[in-house]
Amino acid sequence: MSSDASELLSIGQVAQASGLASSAIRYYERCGLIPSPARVGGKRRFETDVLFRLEMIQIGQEAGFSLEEVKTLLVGIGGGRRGPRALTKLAQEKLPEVRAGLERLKLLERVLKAAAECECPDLETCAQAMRRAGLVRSPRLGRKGLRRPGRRLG
Amino acid sequence: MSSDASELLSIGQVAQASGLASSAIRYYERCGLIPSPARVGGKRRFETDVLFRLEMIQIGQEAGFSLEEVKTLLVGIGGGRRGPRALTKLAQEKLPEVRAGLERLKLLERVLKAAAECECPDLETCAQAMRRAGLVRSPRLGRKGLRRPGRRLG
DNA sequence: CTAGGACTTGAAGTCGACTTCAGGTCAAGG
DNA sequence: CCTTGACCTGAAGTCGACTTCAAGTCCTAG
Repeated sequence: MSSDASELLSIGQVAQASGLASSAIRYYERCGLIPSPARVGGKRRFETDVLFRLEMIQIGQEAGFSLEEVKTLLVGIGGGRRGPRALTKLAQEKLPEVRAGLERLKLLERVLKAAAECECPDLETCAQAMRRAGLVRSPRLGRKGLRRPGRRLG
Repeated sequence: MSSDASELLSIGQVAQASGLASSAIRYYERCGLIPSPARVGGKRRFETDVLFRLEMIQIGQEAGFSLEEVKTLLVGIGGGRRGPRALTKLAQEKLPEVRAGLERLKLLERVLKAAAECECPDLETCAQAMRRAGLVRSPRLGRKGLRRPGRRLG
């Protein structure tokens, strides 16, 4: 009565519009990244705002966040009734991480530029040049470096 | 005779210096990301330049490249005898990808900043605001979007 | 000689992010 | 009515990047 069914999207339409596979959308639902939509005759009917959410998921993911991280980012968006302040806070918490990612990529860009222009006869010379340029750290053989134990990327 | 053994590193030392687990280093060797080092009494003895290589692997990986991609980048470095020109070319080919990654992250940064300052009462309003700001694309429901089929980010 | 620690190998296990599969449901069209 | 196509569910499979395990080797110290 209140809202028109023509505003609601099938999973196929959402898949088409977002560029994701339907299986991925169902998976995101299971993981709680998008709210479980209403069913009509057993089939999902999505409100259009799910597309915005999916776009956020894709951006966050391509930027190197895990789905779990993206999820913590998204709980702020329309997740609770507590208004946009929750998102505000989370976004502020995430910004440093994003900026760290940016720094890593900028470093890689500089390294690649250096490599692209490099005239070094061998690897060791090249490494030394990059160390002099501050692009890579010098190896410290004697010290116990900060080991990140559960290092999972990928 | 020619080179001093004190210049060569055990896998433990390499692990320590690089911050990687020995198992990861062996894995990289199996995958061809680092050359298979000489063995002394069955044990690996690495030349110090492997550290530079490992650093490159870590940078590339944290920047979002798969090991396979990092590998294509690294074949240029000290891989062949053909001098640094191979690397030059590869680095130049990779730069656009890195820059695309940078753009994505910058987009995420802008989205997060917008979200952090957002006063929107609900998700749809927020989505509209971001669309107006050009931060996210408008959904095109009727068109067949460019579907990337084998989308694996991991 | 024996024990210890660092290392070796190959095989198997894990984790995230999905995809694929098998078997069933629903609504529309002929 | 029956078929077709889009959709449903739960379970299992896959892929990359490792880690963990089991069983064995090498070198040094006591």
